[in-house]
Amino acid sequence: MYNILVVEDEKEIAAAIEIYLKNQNYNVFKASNGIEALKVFNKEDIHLVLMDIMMPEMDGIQTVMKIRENSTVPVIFLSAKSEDTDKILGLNIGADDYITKPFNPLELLARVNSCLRRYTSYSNGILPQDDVIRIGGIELNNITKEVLVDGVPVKTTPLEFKILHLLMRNPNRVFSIEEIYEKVWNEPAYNPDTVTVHIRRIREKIEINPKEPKYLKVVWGIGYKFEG
Amino acid sequence: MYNILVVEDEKEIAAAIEIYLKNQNYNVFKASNGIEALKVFNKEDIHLVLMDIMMPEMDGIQTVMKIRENSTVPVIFLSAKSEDTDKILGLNIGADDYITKPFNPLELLARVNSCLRRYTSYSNGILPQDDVIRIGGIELNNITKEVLVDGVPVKTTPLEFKILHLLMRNPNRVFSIEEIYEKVWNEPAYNPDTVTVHIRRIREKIEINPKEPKYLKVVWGIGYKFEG
DNA sequence: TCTGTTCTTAAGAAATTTGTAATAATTATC
DNA sequence: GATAATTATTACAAATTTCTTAAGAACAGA
Repeated sequence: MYNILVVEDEKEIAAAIEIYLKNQNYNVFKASNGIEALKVFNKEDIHLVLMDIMMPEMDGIQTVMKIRENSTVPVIFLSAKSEDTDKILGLNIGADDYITKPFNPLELLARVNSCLRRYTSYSNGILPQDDVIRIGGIELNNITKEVLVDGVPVKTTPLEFKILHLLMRNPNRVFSIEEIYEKVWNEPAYNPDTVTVHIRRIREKIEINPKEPKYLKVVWGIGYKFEG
Repeated sequence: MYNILVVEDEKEIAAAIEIYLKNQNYNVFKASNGIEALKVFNKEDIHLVLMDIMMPEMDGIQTVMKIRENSTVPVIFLSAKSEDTDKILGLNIGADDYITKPFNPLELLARVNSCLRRYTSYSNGILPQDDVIRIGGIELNNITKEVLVDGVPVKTTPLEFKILHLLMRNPNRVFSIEEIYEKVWNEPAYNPDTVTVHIRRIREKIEINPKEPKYLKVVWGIGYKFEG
């Protein structure tokens, strides 16, 4: 059972899409703007996003760029504009397909099916983008969920892996404790200690001398970063 | 450097496409009909196929069906017909995208790039030969459905075999319990216990010491993998 | 239908991970 | 140097995930 997030501000269209998708046994989540979409996306395990381009506040392309910061979920754009430039813009930020309104519901379904098929078949469901990150002596493999320190495998817990992945995907960027909490736990931060403790545990595993970390550094009063 | 096969009977269009693709540093192979296309495809290591639908003799859809018999190479259809039914037909036999003529060359390139981006993990889009897989002391024969452990045949049930096959085809890749369920049973997962129990039974058959598995390892909180 | 095999379900045990809270150490500011 | 704020460390309790076992349901072949 696949979860599809429909981001569309026009209620009627959203409702229509929902009906078609539910008929095909897809789970549907709805959002009427970009901010809402990000919230749902971070909370649920979404397999595909249907995204309207024209929306109030944060538009579809901005929203997809946000999503792309830490996900390679397939995205299909919906738009009333049919100019080629828009299409290209959409595809180059990592959209997987593009449908112009008004659209034939059967075509919509066919494209959704086609898109999901690509991502679930055995051989090609893997996206190369950030599957393997190597910075300094640390290598993180998102497929095998392995972390190598100078070539030596190190066991990490799921949360440790997620935190390390977040930081290594954005080397040198400083994340506040709250930011880490929100991105990794997908819920509002309330106890900074939790993150601190996990950071310490990660350091113990990847740093030669955890007291003087070479990679996972603190930026006083601001947060943590992975230096690379 | 990617190899793209352009199958198009109209010489002018083929030539135009060739120019665009070569500009982007793609290798281009051309074929003007389905039979020719299959010959080139079998000979060269093709990474993507641009296929015209309307062609003399064997049409584009038939050709792709032939290709699909032993390859999952990405295919983008080109067509003068813009009726929705054709689009759907194209997508459902395993095409990855669909462009109607006349098309904007930039859009064509954007779609080619988008399509290739996801296929780079297996360079030629062809499923790795998986008739016989040998990893460590375990040999799995997909034709005779036999499993050898250090040369000694071991009886496995159909489901056990499928699970083992999935994991061994993707050594070191971690599959979540749900993923295993969906891929092996071909239906949405609902009871993780089932998978767990099968994993245990497989371990009993292939591991020297099932309590400390050498091959079929758990990645805590994430899933299982076949280590090799 | 009978029989033997395979598969699913369930429940408790075991193992591992995660959160908490108390205390120590460090850094910045005055 | 004293003080306040921030981060580090530690140990243990709680929560979560996986393992194991066994019973019976479903299935296939004779």
